[in-house]
Amino acid sequence: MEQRAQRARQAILSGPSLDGASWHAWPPAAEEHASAKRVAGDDDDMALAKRPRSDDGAAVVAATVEQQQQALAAMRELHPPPFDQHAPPIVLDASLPFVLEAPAPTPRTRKLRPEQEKARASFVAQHAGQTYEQMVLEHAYSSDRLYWLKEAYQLSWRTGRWSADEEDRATAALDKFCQHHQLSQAALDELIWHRRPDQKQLHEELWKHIALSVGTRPNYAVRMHIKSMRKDVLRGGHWTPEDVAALTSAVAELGHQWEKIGTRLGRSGNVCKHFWREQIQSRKAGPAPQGAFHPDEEEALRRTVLACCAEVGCAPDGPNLPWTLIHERLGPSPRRISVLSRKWRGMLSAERRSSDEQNARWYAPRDDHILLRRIRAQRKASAADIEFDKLASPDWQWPLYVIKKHWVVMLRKRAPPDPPASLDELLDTLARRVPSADQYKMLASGRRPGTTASR
DNA sequence: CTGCGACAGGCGAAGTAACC
DNA sequence: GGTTACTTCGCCTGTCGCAG
Repeated sequence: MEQRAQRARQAILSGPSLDGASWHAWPPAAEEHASAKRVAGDDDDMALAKRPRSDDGAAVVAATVEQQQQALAAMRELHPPPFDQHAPPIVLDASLPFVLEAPAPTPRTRKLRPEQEKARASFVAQHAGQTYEQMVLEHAYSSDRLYWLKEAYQLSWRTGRWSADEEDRATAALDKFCQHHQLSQAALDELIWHRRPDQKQLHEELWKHIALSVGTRPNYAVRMHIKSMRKDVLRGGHWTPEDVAALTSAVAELGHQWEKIGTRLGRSGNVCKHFWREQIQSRKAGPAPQGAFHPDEEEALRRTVLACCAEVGCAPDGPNLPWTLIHERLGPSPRRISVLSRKWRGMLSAERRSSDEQNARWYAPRDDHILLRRIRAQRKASAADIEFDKLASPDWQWPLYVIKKHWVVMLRKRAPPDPPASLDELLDTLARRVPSADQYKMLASGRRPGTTASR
């Protein structure tokens, strides 16, 4: 059971792009679905026995099964069976639905009030025995509830930027939903932004349908993304003085109702809020210094970050630093919060590199070869598949942009005009063309000769 | 003079927490 | 369930200093 759960989580994390052929067979035939359910149930008698069960549990289960069958029938109508009936089984559904093991206690990162703790425990208990799909994909739980489930059942899903594949599936699902319900784009916007009371069910069905079609993100994340996608179509880009004036007057009139302000300005609420905070509010105290950080400024930043972190009890090299507080404490004309945050990460990174016997600067002969070896170790079919964010490690920690930049430079300088078809051949060619250390002159600054970067 | 590395700035997407 | 606040990160561009 645990292996199946692991496989399922892996499938969620790696996403359908790793197994595109089988993915497109979604949804499964009802028989497979039902049989998977039965198997999951058989496997998990022990887990089921541990679960709290109400007196009329059997009736509830029967009603739930009936509801699920109805939902499945509706879903099958929306997603007709795949054209190729001989397609390989779906990775996700070969493992799902599964009944999760009893939750392992994990350290909580935040304290809840007693009534919140009670609500959390009850919410988590209600979901015992449910499938990953039911917990993550079908319901639009808001972030706090989703966090409770994630913590209690060790759930995981894809985060970060949406891949083109995910975007395509979301768009296709939206189109399909509109076709199925004969909705125009305007009607769809109406449903998304200003649904009528009688559209509640349709509204839920919409997000469920898209989340199941995307498959790799929680219903809630899907909802947020689709909304931002459709809203940002309105307008983005450069802020003119007129835009800034309009924003200022809108904030004066509406306060921090960013959704309304965004609607008025034709931009997303998030963008208006961010621009306001970064560009206008943070500069009330005066013009921010431009250009490189002065050593005194770096020292002041270091002192302030350490003091504020000690005050609120967080690690200065950890996540979620109190930047608003740091920004406030830094004095009359600080730089913008995003600049300070990025500068601090850069300082930490440079510090780690210099203390770990790693070059403070990229040393082409050695670091180029290390980069090539690490890319090769990923065993990708093409350069487009390289996962640059997974190349760094504690003993070779370069910022992502540095790694990407050196890859691009290497390609430009060393790749043949007609690059070979396979990534392996390209890597071979590059490795032959990157000179050895002896052929290079030592870089003038920042390098420590004789370090042992075997990686 | 040119190429390159480093890094700040601009803009925006996304995740998490908290609140209503 | 919906919104806001806060934080982090990605991508692109421009600028500056240094070495060849």
